[in-house]
Parts: sequence; structure tokens; C-alpha cells
Amino acid sequence: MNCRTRFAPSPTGYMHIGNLRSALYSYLIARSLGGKFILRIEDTDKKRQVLNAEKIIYDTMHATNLIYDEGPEIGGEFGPYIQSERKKIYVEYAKKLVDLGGAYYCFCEKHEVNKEKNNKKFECDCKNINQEKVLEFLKNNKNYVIRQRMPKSGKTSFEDLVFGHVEIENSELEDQILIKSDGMPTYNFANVIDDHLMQISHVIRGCEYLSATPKYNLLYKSFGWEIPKYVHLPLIMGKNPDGSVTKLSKRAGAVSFLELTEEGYLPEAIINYIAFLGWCPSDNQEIFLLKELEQKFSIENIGKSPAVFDYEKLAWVNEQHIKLKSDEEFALIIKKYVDFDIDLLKLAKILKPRISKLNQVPEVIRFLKELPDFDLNLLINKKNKTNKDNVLIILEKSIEILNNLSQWDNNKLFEVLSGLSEQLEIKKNAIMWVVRVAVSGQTVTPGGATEILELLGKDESLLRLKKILNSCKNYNFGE
RNA sequence: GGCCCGGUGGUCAAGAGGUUAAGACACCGCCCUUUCACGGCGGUAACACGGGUUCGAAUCCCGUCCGGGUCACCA
Repeated sequence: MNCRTRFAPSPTGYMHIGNLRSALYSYLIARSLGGKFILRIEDTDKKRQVLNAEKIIYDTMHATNLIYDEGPEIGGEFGPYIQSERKKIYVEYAKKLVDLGGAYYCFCEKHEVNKEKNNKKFECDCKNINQEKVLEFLKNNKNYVIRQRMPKSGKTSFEDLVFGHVEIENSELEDQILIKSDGMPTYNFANVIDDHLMQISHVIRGCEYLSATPKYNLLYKSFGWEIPKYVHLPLIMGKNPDGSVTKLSKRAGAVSFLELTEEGYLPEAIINYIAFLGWCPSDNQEIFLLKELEQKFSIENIGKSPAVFDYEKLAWVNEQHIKLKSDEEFALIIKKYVDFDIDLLKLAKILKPRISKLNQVPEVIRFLKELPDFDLNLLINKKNKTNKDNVLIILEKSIEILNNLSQWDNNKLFEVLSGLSEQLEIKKNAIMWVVRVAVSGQTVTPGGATEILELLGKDESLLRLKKILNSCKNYNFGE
């Protein structure tokens, strides 16, 4: 059998991580089996239409490189790929199902939503209305829905590729609505019709659908269609501020792809991380590019237990992907976080091993833009043996020696300042400490003294050093 | 509540009758070092519980407990 998988999101306005994970696994399964990956938009709920929602889906697929072989804007031989454009198809099949005895017209008023959890299953008499009466109602344009006729006894079971044997009593199943009174199909129906018509071989989705799957299988059975293979994915959980664990939601933090990228996670890191929510290769490799995933992925290695989304681990994965970037690539990535003139390549080089999330960049490099006001006492540091006496000497001599320097790069700067250390018989640590704090205004910086000097350039460095020297001259340390 | 699914360190997870129960994140310590980071080394920490089956169970079965999902003219 040819493998064909699909990702079938509904346009809700954002791409939830759980959805993206379904998309990823569907993509990976298709690719690893040499099959096709299809995108289908499930927009059958007119009340929930969101502006631009479709675009977000396309953008996300694009940003993550989850390339589909068939889909709304690119077409394919099983189109259209947007359910609202397939309305007629569903009605046609629903009527066919009525003829087949698997469904019936229901003319009841809208039933109120379950108020009690304990109330019994919905039952209505419409399933017993005779043919003529139905025709009459239809002729009079009476509002109707089409419901699936569930068997009252027996069991329905199936083999899920992840969860194994799943079995449910038919008496548990409700006569669910297939066609709504507005003529649109419900998810439950459209999904089955399209999966069959589009020849989907593997249905991959979150396991919130696990207990509903027998209903779908009954539909396939009524039509006499082949039932696809099922791959239900364990849920992604979120840890809430109060420590409780529930289905990943806003309470736990960012939950959409867009939010995550805005927080400074790389798309490839997000993909890499969510691949691991419920899957793990036999050899335990953790850092993957999509291409490798395509080769290594296997359904057998998908786990069953729900996974808690861990932002710290995501950050670590992100760091790993940042390190995978060349300095040139990373310079391009951080460009939008830098709003002043600086050598991006050099900046990229020193930032690369120190950044776990891109949105940390502005904060980390702020001091490069402008020397912040700071407590001059920071220049005094016990561990590095600086004190109010040698601070002035270090500053004066450094300025002198740096002023005469024509070659301004890290190696040369290090060489020169190390030389100064010997000449003054002051520990190298002390020199470096004073210079670094003086030009940065902070005790912790990305990179060492000489790297900061190089980045700042000669003019700016000397300007800062002189300014601090001046300030120090009339300053009483230790107060 | 009914039904369905799950349960290995705080988190992700290897593990598929016999292991000193891997690895990663986080945390702690040490080393490297011009601060910080990177890197290296080491450490704390787990099979939910109770019954079986078996010479032997984290692995198989049953029960309990806990967690989650689902019960819409939403998907």
C-alpha cells in the first residue's frame, strides 16, 4: 500500500504545539515510508472563522519546512483541499449513507448541551420515522440534521499502531451528527469522507480521538470502505504555575508556534524538541535536523504516555541548534535584535555559545550600544585582586598602551594586556577585570575583556576607558 | 459519573523475563578559564501500590490508587 498521510488542522488562528506535532509526525511517517504528505484545511465550522487563520497554517508549515505534496494552494489530484469547498460531496455521501441504512434524518430541535454529566445518551425518535414522512418533511423544507445510526449492541475494536488493541461497546456510542442544519458536515463525518477520498493510508492525530475512532470505523464499514491504519499520539501536557499538569494550555506558557518563535526559539529547534515529545530513536540521539528525522523516524518508537512540555529542555535544544549555525548564519539571525552599528559577525561569534533564546540578545548586548551608568566599586574585586590603588594605575597604563596600538584584534589585545601585566607586576586577572568592567559597566559580559575591546573598536574603547579613569580620580572607593 | 488510555528520577526517556535500571535537561561539586558562558569530569535522584504467574518480573496477568482523554449542530 502506498503511504499517504495528512495534516488536517482547522483554521483557529494559531498553530498549537500539539497540532504542529501531529503535522510533524504525519510528515515524518510519510517521508520515512516514501509516501505523500497532504495538507487539508478543516473549516467546517462557520461560526469559528478567524481572519488570516489559514495563512498562519501555511506560514508555519513553510517556516518549519514541513513541505506537503498536495494542499490548498498547490493543488493535487484529490482536491479541493479545503473542506468548505467540498460541501456538496459530504451531503451526497450522507444521503448515500442514509440509503445504506447507516444514517437517518433527524428533525428535532437543537438539543441542549449536556448540563448533567450523568445524563444518559441522546436518543431521539427520528431514527424510526418512516420513509414517506421523511420525504414530506424534506419537501416542506423542515430543518434537519443527518445522524449516524449506531448499532445498539456488540463491540467495535481496532488495532492502533501505537496503542494496540482498543475496544469499545457500541452501546457507548451516540448517534452523532454527520450533517449540521446549515448543511455543513461535522468534523466526524468530513474527516472520514475526505480521508477515504484522498486515499489516506495512515491517520495520525492526537489521542483525544482514540475513543471516538470506533464511530469512524463504523462509518467506513457502512460504506464498505477500507479502514486506514491509525496512529494516535500521546497528549502533550503542560505544567501549570501551581504545579498541576494538564493538557498544554496558556497557563503553562507559550503554546503556539508563533509565540515560541517570538520568544526566540529557532523553528528547527522547536521541531527537534517536539519530535521528542513521545518519540525517541533507539540510539538516543537527541539533536536532529529535519532531514535526519525523516530517515530515523519510526512508528514503533512512538510512546504511549503523555509528555510534559519542558521549556528548559527546549532552551537547551535551541542552544544546540544555535551552535550548529555558522557565524555567518547566526549573524543573520540576530540581525533583527541589534539596533545599532556593530560588527555582526564578531558579535555572532561571541554570542553563539552564550545565548539559549534569541530574545535574550538585546539585553545581553545593551552595554555595547552605550556604556551604562554603574557603581565604580564594581571595579574593585577581591577575587581578582583589584583595589583602589591599582585600579587607577591599570586604567592609566592600559589607556596609554592601547592608544599606541594599531592592530586591534583579540589576539593582539590579549598579548599587549598580558605584557602590561608583567610590566606592572599586577596579575593578569586584575588587569582584565578592570578593563572589562570599565568598558562594559558590568561584571558579567559575553566574552572576555579583549573580546569586548575588539567589538567596541579602538575609538569607543578608549573613550570609555578615559571616561571611567576620570570618574575614578575623584571617587572614594568603598563607600 | 460511564467509557477509553496511560503510570521508570523534578522533566524527557532507554528498557520488551535474568542489566551495577542507560542517556539527556535541570540541580550540586570539581577542572579549564581574562568575568560569564562553552567544554571536560563526578554526584544527588526512579520502576505508584498490592496480589499473582515464574527458579527469576520495571518487563506478563489481575486489583487498587493516581493522572489524563472523551462524552457538542467544536474540531
